[in-house]
Amino acid sequence: MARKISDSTVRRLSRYLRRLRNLDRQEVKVVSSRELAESTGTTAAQVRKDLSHFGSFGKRGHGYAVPELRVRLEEILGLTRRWRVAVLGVGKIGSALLGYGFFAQRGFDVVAAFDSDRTKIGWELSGVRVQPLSELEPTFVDREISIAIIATPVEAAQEVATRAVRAGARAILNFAPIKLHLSPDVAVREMDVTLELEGLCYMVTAAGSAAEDIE
Amino acid sequence: MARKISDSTVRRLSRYLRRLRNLDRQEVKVVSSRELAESTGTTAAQVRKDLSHFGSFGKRGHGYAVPELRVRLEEILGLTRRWRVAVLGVGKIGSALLGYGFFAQRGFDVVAAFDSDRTKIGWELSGVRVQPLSELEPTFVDREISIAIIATPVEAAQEVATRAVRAGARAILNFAPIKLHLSPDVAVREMDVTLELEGLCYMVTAAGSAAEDIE
DNA sequence: CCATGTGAATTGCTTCACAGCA
DNA sequence: TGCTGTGAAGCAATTCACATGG
Repeated sequence: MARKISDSTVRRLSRYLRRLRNLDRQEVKVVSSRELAESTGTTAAQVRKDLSHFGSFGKRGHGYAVPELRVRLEEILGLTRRWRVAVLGVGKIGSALLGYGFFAQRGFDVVAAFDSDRTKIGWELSGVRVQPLSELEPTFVDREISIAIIATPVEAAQEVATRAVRAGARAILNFAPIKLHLSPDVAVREMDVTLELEGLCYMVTAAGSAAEDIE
Repeated sequence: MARKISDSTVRRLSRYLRRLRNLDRQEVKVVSSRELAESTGTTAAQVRKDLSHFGSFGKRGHGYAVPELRVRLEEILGLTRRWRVAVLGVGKIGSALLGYGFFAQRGFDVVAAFDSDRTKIGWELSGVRVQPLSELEPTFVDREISIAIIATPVEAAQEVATRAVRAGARAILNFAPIKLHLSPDVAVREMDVTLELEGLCYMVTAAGSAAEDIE
């Protein structure tokens, strides 16, 4: 299991899990690689290959047992424990995230929120008190926070990320539109709505000009 | 230029553009592939290869002229026009998006918002009036909306997406945790915070067990 | 008989290394 | 000389096709 698993494989595993949780709730007992592929946007061979990196969980001629595969994927992804998360920056995105009740269901406990704006400090959003950024380091240590969600303006993002990592964060989810420079052993994922919208524009535009080529 | 450009290339182009806009604002005139790579998280060779798919924009021995390259990338990505966008679902995420002032700066005009909740209808958020879902089709046609942002609960996502496409949407940005089934000529991108967090958990967990292997 | 699991074949992406040009 | 542009090489990911076993 020491083999390097690619980012795209991990993304697919997470999608399989999302689907398996639904099937499990509907009490579906068995699923085939073909069905799982169909409902996650990939191919049956890809599903089997992805899973085969971690063992063989299916029954030949039959399919995969939904609850078992679900648990195995949760183990693989590291979701059999709870994770403590802090939100850095309580603007539009930050407060939307604090109000998003699904995190707790999925094993993520938002246990702290920070902002530099004095008027916001002391607010309580969804049971989390907004603290000043000066309290970042002791709070990360005390509450053993391992994931920081960066939702600050872009100017502040690099600094708060660096501080979060120094205070013990092992992973960063970055909503600010900037490439963060951090030690390579810190896991980073970027979420940028504008970037995704631009990707859509390219696809629509390119599809249009490809059509012209045919005429 | 008819060659198929991969999704990861398009993502990188968008990151280059993000950086170029910053450099341009700071009145930096020239940038090398190495500098662009450094500030977007890739390699110099990758930058040059990506750009070479569309022409040759640099001066050998010198670098790329920032304003020119910026404009070329905007043309390539289809950002020299404005795009009309609708937000479907005005919950936490939907209203955060409506309040996000950067869209207009980047060429995206949010011209409509819809919700099924009667108490929300008629609200005005950032100058956009919330309409009932029954008005989706005529509004998409009238206002020539080409991009729909799905921010509904997961149960409603497939239906509103299908309706948006039938009413003329060419692209979908999907915040609901579900794979949408739509005609293959519709561009779709998914944004799922939980999926990204799970990816981070895998990376942190896998890094930990890899370290054990070495001991 | 049916769907998994998996080497082999293929496709596609990234990196290399250097020719070409300001 | 310095950095771009680009074929060729190398590597990684996906798809194929079939042996395997419930």
